[in-house]
Amino acid sequence: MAKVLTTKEENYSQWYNDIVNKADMAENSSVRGCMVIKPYGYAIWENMQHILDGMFKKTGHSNAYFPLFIPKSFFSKEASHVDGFAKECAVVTHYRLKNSPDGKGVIVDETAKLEEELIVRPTSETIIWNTYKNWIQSYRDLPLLINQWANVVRWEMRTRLFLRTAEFLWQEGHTAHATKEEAIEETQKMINVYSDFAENFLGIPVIIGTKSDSERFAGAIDTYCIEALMQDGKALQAGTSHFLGQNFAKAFDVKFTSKEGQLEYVWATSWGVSTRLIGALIMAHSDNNGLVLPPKIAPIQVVIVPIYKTDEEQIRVVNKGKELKEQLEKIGLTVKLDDRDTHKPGWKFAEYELKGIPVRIAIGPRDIENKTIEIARRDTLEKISISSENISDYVLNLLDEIQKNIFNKAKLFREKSTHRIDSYDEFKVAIENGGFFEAHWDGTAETEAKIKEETKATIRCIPLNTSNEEGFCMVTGKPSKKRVIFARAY
RNA sequence: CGGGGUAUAGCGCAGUUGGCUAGCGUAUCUGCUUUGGGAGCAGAGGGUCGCAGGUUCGAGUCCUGCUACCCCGACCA
Repeated sequence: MAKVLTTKEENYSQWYNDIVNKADMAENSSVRGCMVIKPYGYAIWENMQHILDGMFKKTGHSNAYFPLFIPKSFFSKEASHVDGFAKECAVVTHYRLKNSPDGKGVIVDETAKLEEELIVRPTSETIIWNTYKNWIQSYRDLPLLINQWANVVRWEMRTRLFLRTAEFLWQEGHTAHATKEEAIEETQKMINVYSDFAENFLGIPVIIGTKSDSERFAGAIDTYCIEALMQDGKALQAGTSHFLGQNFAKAFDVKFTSKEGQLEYVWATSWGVSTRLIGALIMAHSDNNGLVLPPKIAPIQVVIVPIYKTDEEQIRVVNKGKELKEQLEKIGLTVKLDDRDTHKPGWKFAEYELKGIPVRIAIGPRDIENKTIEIARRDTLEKISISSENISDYVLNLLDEIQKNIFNKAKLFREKSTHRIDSYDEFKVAIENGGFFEAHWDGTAETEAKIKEETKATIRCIPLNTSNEEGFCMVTGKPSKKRVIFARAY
């Protein structure tokens, strides 16, 4: 087979770029830092949206839409929030263009300056809480459980397709609650939804935890996150859920009258996942033959490739393919029959491997003679010939097995790459090979900064579901209540 | 914003001390043969050589300025 991909071993970043490109998911646009998501990549995003949206609805949330532009003054209302985003905001200053005097194109009309500049949203807390002020008066208005699917802009210095782009797509949930307990419960509920989604649909094992002070979302009291490990040993934050306390309620003066008749500030949460998950999906599972998609997220689950020589064979084989497609669609699968005569079977095999389609079925004249089909699975690249009778159940089981296998493989990799470590000297050496490191930390920002400075590793999270094993900070020797996860991160 | 690099066909690249009609691979189109792992042969189309100046009989090649992109740092979901 002709080599079209850089291998992971040769150059991991190039391998990633090659997959995005060859699987036809996205490309760089002529706008600096902004990508074009191509149909196949967008179809993956649509599947993610569909599944997540169902999960949000099931947990009582409704969708709404808030403006792309946010008045500059809104941003200064919550101090730490400004600090967090000020350095990466796109700002709209004018609202009109005019013809250039030299006749060459258009220029900004300086007379059309905005009274107040507008910020292209890097996230929507401010505009949303400004709006919630009008929506919330009484405890009867709570909880308010809203989600929006939107694009946001963060003016990044260096960008990579899906992982970090100036504009990206995401969903952001923004909820308002009467009590602190209820808001914390919501924050945790949503990080669990994300974890469920990542593990059971994307097949990516994640660690749920909270962020340290320095990694926390600008304006949050607590940031919960799910952290995943990529195949190069680097960590990737796959989703976050924030307990915002009353910070935004106070900044935007959102109060409600409680059952007891008291005027109180509202408690808030926000949570989001982005198109970055597509990057996670690629880096968690794919191999040197291309993308590997878990069946539950794959835009096409089964592809059928007819093989023939003569016109007569073509008709017979394609008809058989159509029959098979209908049969599989009847049990709810998404199936593509590639009956294009413009490409050869070998070309198609390679193509669908690059695109990560979980199951490929080939039917040729020999199969029709023998009443068989050839079935190949993408995760293991195994190919077997089976009877064409009753294949629905076989395919259904196979997809299920592939889904599980992809997850298990990723989980095994993570287990192999997770190390308990107590010596900072050993840590400095071991971090070079990547992976998660469970280590004791004294809880101070200074120690965290020192580690980051010296090793480029950061605290990915303080995991929730682990035992509170006491110990001593690997750097300072001061007491520590539990181990935290260190890694180099995307 | 610092340091380095690149800019020639859709994509990837070559182009010598300045030289005549700017080339190769791949992709595209046509035809024939092919089709169970990215087919072969024959032919065809496709270029303001990043932009603007300059030197020269002559510039893809030399000089000056600009712009864009890539890599490495600081910053980040």
